[in-house]
Amino acid sequence: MEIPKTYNPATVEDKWYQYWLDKKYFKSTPDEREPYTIVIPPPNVTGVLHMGHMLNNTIQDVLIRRARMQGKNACWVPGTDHASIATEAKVVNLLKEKGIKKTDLTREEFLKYAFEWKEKYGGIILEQLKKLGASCDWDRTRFTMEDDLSEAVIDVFIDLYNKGQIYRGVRMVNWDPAGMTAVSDEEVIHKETNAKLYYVNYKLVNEDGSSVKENEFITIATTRPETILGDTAVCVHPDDERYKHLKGKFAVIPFAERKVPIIFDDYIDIEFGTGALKVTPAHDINDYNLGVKHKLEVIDTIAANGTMSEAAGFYIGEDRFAVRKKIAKDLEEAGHIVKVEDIKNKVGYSERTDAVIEPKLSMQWFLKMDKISKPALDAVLNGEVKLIPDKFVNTYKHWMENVHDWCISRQLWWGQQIPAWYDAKGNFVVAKTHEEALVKYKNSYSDATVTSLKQDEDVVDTWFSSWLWPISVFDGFKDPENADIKYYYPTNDLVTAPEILFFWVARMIIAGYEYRGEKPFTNVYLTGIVRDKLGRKMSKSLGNSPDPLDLIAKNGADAVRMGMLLTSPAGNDLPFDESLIEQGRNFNNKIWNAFRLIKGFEVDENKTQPENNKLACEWFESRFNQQLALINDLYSKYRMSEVLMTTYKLVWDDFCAWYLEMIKPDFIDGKALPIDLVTYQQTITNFGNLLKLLHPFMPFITEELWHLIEDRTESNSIMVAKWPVEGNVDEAILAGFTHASEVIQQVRNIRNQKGLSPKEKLQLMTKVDAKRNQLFDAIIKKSANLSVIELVDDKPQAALNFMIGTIEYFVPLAQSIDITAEKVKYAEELKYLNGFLESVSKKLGNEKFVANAKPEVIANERKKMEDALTKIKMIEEQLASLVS
RNA sequence: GGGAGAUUAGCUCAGCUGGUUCAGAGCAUCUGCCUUACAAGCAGAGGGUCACUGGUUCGAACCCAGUAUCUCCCA
Repeated sequence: MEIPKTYNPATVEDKWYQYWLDKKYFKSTPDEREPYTIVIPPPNVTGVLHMGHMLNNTIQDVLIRRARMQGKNACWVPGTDHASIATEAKVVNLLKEKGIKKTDLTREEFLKYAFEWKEKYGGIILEQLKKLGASCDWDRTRFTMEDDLSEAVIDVFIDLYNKGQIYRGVRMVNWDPAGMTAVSDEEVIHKETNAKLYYVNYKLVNEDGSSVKENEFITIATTRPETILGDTAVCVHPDDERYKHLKGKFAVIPFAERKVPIIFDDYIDIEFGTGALKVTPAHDINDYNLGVKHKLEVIDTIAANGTMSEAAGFYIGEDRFAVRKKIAKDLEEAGHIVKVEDIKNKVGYSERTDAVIEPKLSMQWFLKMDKISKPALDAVLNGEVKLIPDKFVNTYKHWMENVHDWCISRQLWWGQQIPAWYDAKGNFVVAKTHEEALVKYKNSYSDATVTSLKQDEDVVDTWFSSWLWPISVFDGFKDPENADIKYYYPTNDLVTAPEILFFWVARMIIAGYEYRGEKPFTNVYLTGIVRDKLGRKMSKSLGNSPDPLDLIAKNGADAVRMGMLLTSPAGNDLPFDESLIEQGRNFNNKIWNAFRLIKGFEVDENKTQPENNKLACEWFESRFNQQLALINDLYSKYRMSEVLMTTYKLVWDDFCAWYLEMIKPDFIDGKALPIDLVTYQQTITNFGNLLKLLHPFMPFITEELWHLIEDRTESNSIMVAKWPVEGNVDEAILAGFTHASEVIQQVRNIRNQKGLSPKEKLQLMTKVDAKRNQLFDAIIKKSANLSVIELVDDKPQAALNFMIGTIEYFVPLAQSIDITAEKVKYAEELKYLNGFLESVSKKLGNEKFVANAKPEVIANERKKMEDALTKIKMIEEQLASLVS
């Protein structure tokens, strides 16, 4: 049967994936072997595969497949998280299309819709991972909102609350007055807008309210005059000479006639406006922080729907933007306005309603981070948990040393509802169920009249469930002593993006030490971000990301995997280009054709192995072992793209370009001669070993060829084959080959320059007394197509020459020698060598160098000098002979 | 504003504790080839003031200082 010239991935990939599933090769259960475990960074359950996932999961699959081949009990746990904000937004939009408003639903009704939606569309991404070849143990698939995992989240909340680590506090949130909900920072779009900067005079008074001086004012600048009624201080820079005399003085808020202190803080930008800032802690995050620092009063003057609140005292019930115009006019009339400037500033808009975001204070739940994060900081600093690349250790340290308390509540329904229960007065207890809450409540407040409590409306942050992931996927909370958690935990490697080093990784380490007394993983491999050619992050909204499944359909998963990993060292962004995948596809084809060649060999079992085939086999064995050692070392350093490149070159250059060419039988009368059995079998073995090295990167084609190259039993899969063992490296053979390949290249170069056909046999001569390695002469003859390698006493007349090291070679080619050109060439070489000699001599003549440099460095310089002298002598002779 | 990192060939990156014949790889480029596995290929070649300016050193892509540009994180 004719084997097609190109490899067609489409026909093989699904077949082998199903085969692996059927054979349960992905499955892991605890046994006596060493475990190797990875938990997947759970993608958003409603998400679809994007290029970042491809990169991330390919790396995980490479690691897990290699570990499996190394005989470890490899376990890759898949799953998804519930992504509360993203998913809730999607569900809300979907309901809107059906004409249903979230506010019309009860929590239970809403969650029912959400779960229906999750059942229908959720987990698509896991199916997509299968197309990529991901060898996850699918029986272990988990979801952060399934019952057991949710229970763990609630238990941890209660536990931390009881330990005094969780508290309620006020925090500034991005409030969407149109949507009547808080939104995350990611959902706020900042736009540059035209605004007015109002300069407003506030009267200055002493503490007792008496005037400082007749009509003395301080002028503040603001873009939001409607918030004046909520001002509780005026702030200036401590170094600002204009205001130094105001220490201990007060300003009076117009209309409200409230007396507020003048405070001093170097937060202030002296250059902006008048250098005096009105401070409104309720309506600006920076002002809020100033307020906390200086213990200022907080007056919330804007209601949830964006109108002025009772607390404002004026304009009550009117919209904030209408009030802005109104108050400006009123201030003007009252003589408070000094001037009005046009400026540009950035204003946040809600992604969902396009309303201007109102910073708003609200009650939130927090986790104290100072103490609980300490072991996680130490673990990374002392190397117990390694970050790869280690440049992230600094960033991690900086963050962990300046860690803020974690706001864990979200004003959403999709997620684990906070287990806090309130009475009508706002007293609360934290408990798992309503019954428990009532018991606790009665103990705490001894109020027997209360018979029902209301549970907190909010849910916890999604990260508050995913930080437990490495423990909860093994049911380490439900059953802390179960066989899985004891066997698989701590896991080995975590592969994720640097963007979530703090959101997720640091917190998992924290949870690991808090709940298992142990790290959750040993190595954290931080991938880069996949960008487009213009350097932009690939995203759905930009539409600049190719659909990974299209890429797979077009080029095959192996080619895509290889393309992703080719130029992607840890921590470096990956500027993605489809040509990378093309390279992967070409490589697949190269391997496929190597297989075609080998498969086409006719074997003669009676033929004895020729010497040069034996040598070729010996050389390849050494070369393979040498590169295998390098590959293993690169793996240990997580230098994945270098592993791939090393393997790529081993296959393409060493195996295909050199080894196969060495052993490829000659053609006589249009027919290929048969190959001897020993070489054939060794070639099959070599090919199989290369397939093994390739398998983690290219699982499909390697499995296909594993079965095509040899007859194998049905259960003999490369997926579970043993990773090759490092063997002997014969340095002499490697050196002999290096020399030979250089000779061959030079001869080919001469052919190219002189326009000689590769079919035309040439003679090669070298001096009889040259101390050259002759081991590969037969191979040189074959690969350079020589009639003879002749040893001569003197250099031949009219020959082209070249040097490998200090050994001279000649190719007699009287008719095509251009004497003038040769002379120029030699003169140039001589010039360089003399210069080189001079610099080496100077070095060796330098007493300080001889005194300070290491002996081997000096010896090497001496060798360089000697070699240069030898070469100069040879070239001079050559030049002399040209004259004649 | 604070912090971290980067800058080496057209592109993407290696270059370990400063010292191996004037810095390596892959891709791209150029030249010649449809040579009986592969034109998704073969053979060969060209291409770099290691961002800039100083300093340390016998010796600097590598160490130090400054400058410029870029990226990321936090506020």
